[in-house]
Amino acid sequence: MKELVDYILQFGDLNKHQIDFITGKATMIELQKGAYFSEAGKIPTQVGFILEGVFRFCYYNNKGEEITHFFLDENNFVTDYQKFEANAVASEYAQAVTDTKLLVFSKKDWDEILNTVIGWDKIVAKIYKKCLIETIERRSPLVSEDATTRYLSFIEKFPNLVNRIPLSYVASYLGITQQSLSRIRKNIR
Amino acid sequence: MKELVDYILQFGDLNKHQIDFITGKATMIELQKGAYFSEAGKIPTQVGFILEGVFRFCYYNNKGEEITHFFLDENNFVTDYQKFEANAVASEYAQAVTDTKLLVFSKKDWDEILNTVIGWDKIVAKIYKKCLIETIERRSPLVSEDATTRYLSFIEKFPNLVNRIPLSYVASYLGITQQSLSRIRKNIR
DNA sequence: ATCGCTTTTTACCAATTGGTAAATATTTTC
DNA sequence: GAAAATATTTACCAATTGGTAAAAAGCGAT
Repeated sequence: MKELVDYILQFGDLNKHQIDFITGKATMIELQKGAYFSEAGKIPTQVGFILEGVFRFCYYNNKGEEITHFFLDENNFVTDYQKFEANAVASEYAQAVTDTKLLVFSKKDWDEILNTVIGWDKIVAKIYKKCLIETIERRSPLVSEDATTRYLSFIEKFPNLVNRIPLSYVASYLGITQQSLSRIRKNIR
Repeated sequence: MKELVDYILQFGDLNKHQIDFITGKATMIELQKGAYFSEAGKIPTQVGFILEGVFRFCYYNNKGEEITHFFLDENNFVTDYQKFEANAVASEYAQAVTDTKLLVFSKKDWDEILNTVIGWDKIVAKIYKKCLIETIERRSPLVSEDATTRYLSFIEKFPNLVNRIPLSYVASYLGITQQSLSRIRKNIR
């Protein structure tokens, strides 16, 4: 629980009562590698805070290829927040890439926190904004660089991820085939 | 002014007094093609609402190449809002790609609106969030598609932009050279 | 240890994209 | 309108990346 509290308090102040109220709503769950936290076509019913493990968001392009949109690791919220907030169907899958442990909030509890804890909406908005900006900053350089540069900046940005996730996911994140990525790895060493 | 008011009211309700207060702070300015609205290394001092014309945000990568990050056209706010909000130096240039006409708010006036008009902060947050999400949705497909597909989806998403902006900007937006884009255009017709 | 399954590597060749340079078209300026 | 500046197209060849297929390596279950 400490991880969650520390994370939240980076974005705003809350008193002990408020913190207890929030953490009282959280449930610890575990998901096995490959399991989906939320799925495209379904309305996300939970927000999760990652304690252990890695998730990826992925979708399918018009050729039917599976594209990894981004990765999330420890101390991040995992959800399509826009869709969760609006009770709308998600367009992407959130899949556990490793065995994972997380704290989850149901939509009902989350709304109750929003209606109870003054300032919670602002904290959530800040967190969400930060996540969006990070996504842009991580994805944008991928457009204008060659594949080797993209891979190098990937392992720079996610040094603790590269050994935990399949090469094929990294390749689809970088927009190349896994064969190309394998070749790039070989050339680097 | 009507364009600005219509745009704002999409995101929340305001009464006539509030609207007058906000529009009273706006100044109309014109920028010539090529002029910068804000520059990397400088603290953005204004927010602008585009009435006419197109802007692009661009930066330089580590090879010194100029990369067009995204385009903005009519009825959008032009600013690095995160940096504007925080009085921090911008990391990108906001450049007029055509002659442009816009309504601008100074930082001082903008803060005054925030402190005066109840609900303005929420409207701004919504607008900003929408812009961030749009940026992600437009940029993400650029990573995993080939150059022709990227160009086709660009002209689909920005049908009214393609004839107004130089090919070289589009090329750097798509992450290819202008020669490649020229060749792609030729193959398409 | 062995089998079956998945992941990663390698190889071959085709297709795409980049680099450089020059030719053509278009726009600006006087 | 002519000259200058800028933007776009074309061409050539090199480098990168993709497609397909097969081999090798890693992993889990029995």
